[in-house]
Amino acid sequence: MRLTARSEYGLLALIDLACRYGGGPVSARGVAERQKIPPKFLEQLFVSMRQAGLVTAVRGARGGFELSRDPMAITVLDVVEALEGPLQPTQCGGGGGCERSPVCAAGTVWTRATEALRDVFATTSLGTLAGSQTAIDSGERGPHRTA
Amino acid sequence: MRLTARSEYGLLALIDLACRYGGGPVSARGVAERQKIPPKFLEQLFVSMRQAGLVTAVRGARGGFELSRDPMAITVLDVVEALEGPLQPTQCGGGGGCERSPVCAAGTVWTRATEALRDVFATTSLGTLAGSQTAIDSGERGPHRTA
DNA sequence: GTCAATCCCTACCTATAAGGTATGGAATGG
DNA sequence: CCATTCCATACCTTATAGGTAGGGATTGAC
Repeated sequence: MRLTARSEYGLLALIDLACRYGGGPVSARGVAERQKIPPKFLEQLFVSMRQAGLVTAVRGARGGFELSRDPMAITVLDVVEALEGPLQPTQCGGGGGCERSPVCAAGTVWTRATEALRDVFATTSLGTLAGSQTAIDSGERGPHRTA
Repeated sequence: MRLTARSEYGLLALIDLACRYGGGPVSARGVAERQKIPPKFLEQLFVSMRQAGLVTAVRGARGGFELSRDPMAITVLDVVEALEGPLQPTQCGGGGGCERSPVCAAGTVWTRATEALRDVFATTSLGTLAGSQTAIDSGERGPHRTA
């Protein structure tokens, strides 16, 4: 399995949206600047996340993106799977099943690993993360301010 | 983070060794045939695992590899880290710390994910897996059966 | 009606790596 | 001495990550 920059950037972007939830569309360009994500790359990520139903796009001037449902109802798992595809740790541990053996002891490890990862991701919502981020930003004496 | 064929093959190989623990060196060629791993590729993996202190090599005819300590004292984490390097999920979640912010909410997710994965890997030993595999091979009554 | 901002789409590029293969050497048992 | 085995190095091929480029289509503001 792999977690790439797509997930990392995508999660940052959606936390950014979550912090602004309810305040109208947020432009991708703004997100890119605040989160220091290459703008054109972020656009691609938003396409995937829109197709996955996580965000809604508003076209035209003053347009942008907003979360398509409550931040508490979007999990990190949603984000990761939207950006990386289904979560599976190795060829063997996946649902495909390796042709090596009907059941192999190694496969059980990979399966349990996936489940553990899935559990962490599925039990963490954007709402919670947005709350943490806001707390961090207001307590830390840094320039990383989220209005 | 990434789990590649190296871990998958390497774990299969060490389970193979664990099943034969105490019976003298086992040739890489034999392991490759039984586990259906490209032989020369497996050799490379054994180099990494020897350097990590997991296996001991016996050179010359009738030589081979054996686990350098009890199978119960070698965990999947040992194997994975020997073959893939330190377990870390993303650039941000690592010890390096991203320059994005002193602390970011996203980073805590990646860190918790790594910990979850590490926990699964660290609590699973080759001895246990060898036992499961033996049970599977001898009648499909292993403790970790998948339907 | 124009214009700038914004999302949308397709194509392309480049460096890295995964996943091997090939060749030859060095040790060792029979 | 010689087949077997590990050891070391170098090389290859393909896929992918991580972008960049260049334009369209929509819309709000003026």
